[in-house]
Amino acid sequence: MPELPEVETMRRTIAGCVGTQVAAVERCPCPRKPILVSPRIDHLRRRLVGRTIVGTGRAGKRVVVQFDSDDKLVLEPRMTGLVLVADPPSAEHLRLRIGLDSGGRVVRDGTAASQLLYWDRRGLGSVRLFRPDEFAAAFGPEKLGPDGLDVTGPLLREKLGKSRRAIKVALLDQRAVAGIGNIYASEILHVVHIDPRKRCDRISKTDWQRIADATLEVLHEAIRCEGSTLGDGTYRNALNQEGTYQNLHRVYGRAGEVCPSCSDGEIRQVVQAQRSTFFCPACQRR
DNA sequence: CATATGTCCTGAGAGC
DNA sequence: TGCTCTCAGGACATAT
Repeated sequence: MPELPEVETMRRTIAGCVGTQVAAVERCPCPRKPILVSPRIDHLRRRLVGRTIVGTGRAGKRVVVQFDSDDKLVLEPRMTGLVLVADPPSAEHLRLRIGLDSGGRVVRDGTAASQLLYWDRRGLGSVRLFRPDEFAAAFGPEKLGPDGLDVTGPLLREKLGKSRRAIKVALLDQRAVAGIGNIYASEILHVVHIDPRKRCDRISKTDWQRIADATLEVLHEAIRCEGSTLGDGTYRNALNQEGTYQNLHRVYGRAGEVCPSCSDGEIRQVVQAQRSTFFCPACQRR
């Protein structure tokens, strides 16, 4: 479940790859159904080998690696994918390896960036290379809303103010805001004491502002903690280390516990749009 | 048009 | 113990 904070953490951890050159690109022998890699591996290799990484970025919940050819490699972890520079959690689910030539330079933590790996247990993710026009078409403002770290009250109100959907469901809409996923949607709404089932078109102007403020606050704090590693331990940063924001979760995964805010209610778990939502019925109001 | 639902995939954990 | 079943929620396709 890498969401914005987890993907941003991955991005920051691979920043040391900037300046390195691609020496090899190989699909890893994985006995399972192969993940989506495009273009096909020989074409991908032809377009990447010898190219220099000139930057890293993020498109919502995707890691973007920029090359001197102006091509962009988009790594999309979806549920269980990881972008790594260190050894992966298991060899079994390694999907793609990009060998890097760092020219003897030393990067973050004294680790030479010698490889960029894509690992994915469930294999719902993908690795795709885009030319600039293709990238713009796939991830432009038509497809992806403003980034979660750039959200403002007026922007949220403009995008969602007339929607009849429940606010928690709407916050997961990547065309409205890019990067918020199931964990942080519940967390954000608990901060502002708004019921996740409240309809967007019944949310006041000042509450949109409060939601925007809470979004920034929660996302920045989660990035500071390098994301949330849940009980299954799947999410790791690019050095294969756990995040710590799960320890600060107010409601997510805490059904039955006392509300950390009002100490008056018990955290409830409900299902909205086929996904679990966690909230405090006592202090989050419709 | 807006919104809702089904689909992909694997492994952990529940329940018998 | 060992099996079967359900669930986890990313994005997108299809349905309403």
